[in-house]
Amino acid sequence: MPELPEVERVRRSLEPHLVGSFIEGVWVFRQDIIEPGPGGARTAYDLLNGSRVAEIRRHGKQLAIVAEDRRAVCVHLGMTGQLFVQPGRSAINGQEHRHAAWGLEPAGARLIFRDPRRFGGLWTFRNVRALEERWQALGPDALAITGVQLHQGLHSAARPSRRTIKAALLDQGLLAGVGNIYADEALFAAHIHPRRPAGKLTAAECERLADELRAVFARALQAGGSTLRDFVDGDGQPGRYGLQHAVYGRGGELCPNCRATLKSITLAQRTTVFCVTCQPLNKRRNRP
DNA sequence: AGGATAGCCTGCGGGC
DNA sequence: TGCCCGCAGGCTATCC
Repeated sequence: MPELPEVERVRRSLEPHLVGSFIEGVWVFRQDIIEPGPGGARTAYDLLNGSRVAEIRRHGKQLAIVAEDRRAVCVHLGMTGQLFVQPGRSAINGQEHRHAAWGLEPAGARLIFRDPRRFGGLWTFRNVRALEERWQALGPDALAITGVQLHQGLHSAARPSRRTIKAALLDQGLLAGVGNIYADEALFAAHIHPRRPAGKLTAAECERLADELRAVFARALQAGGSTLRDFVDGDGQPGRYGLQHAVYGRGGELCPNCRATLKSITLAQRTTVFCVTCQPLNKRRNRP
């Protein structure tokens, strides 16, 4: 399930294939995966046909292919989305949940968007400024989040936020890029109980949490991201970080720190795994 | 209005 | 062996 490190991995692996390439030919096998931005439509033109790719951007979990003439397509991988390059000018069909494809020239290759569960999709923008406005609704990108930014985000409301820190971390409007896997991993590494009220985290705790978010993202990127089932990068390669998860998916197993049994609960409609000993609800006890 | 909840969608694995 | 059910979760819409 692509979160920030996986999406960044896709961005980096696609860059050499896409930047400078011309898009000649667009295939769409499911119209309903495309959502037109303001003034846009679902045409091949909106999907960058006839343009030259200038850059691939990312904010949080969202990718965008930006053309030299400022047209842009935002790609959302959702849960099971894949965006990858298939070499050769092969025939394209909509089998195996391949919903859209682009022809890349002069290399002669196909960029393919595949998404079995269709939680993902494509957003088209005739001017990249409309995309930037959309991205302004998201919080700061989590890859470079600072403790001060995190503290400000959690305390920006008039009253201190009562929701849990786990729910807050998953809120893309507050912080862009964190999903269920890395929320649990960072909270564990920062020794913060997932049920702590977000508005009551101290500046020092926010600093620690921001440090661990950046650290866990850096380690995941190094390993090529987490692949649980579907994730592949732009070259079709899976990631290896899943093997290093300390708590995610390990409910009932032993805590790698203290050997206590990891607890699995449901929080903000998400399975949440943590260590009751290393992540005390009362922050004054058992501080590392 | 902030926060919780339902629904979208497919594949897979456990249980019988 | 095969079927059914539960579960995985990013995001939007809707409700309270």
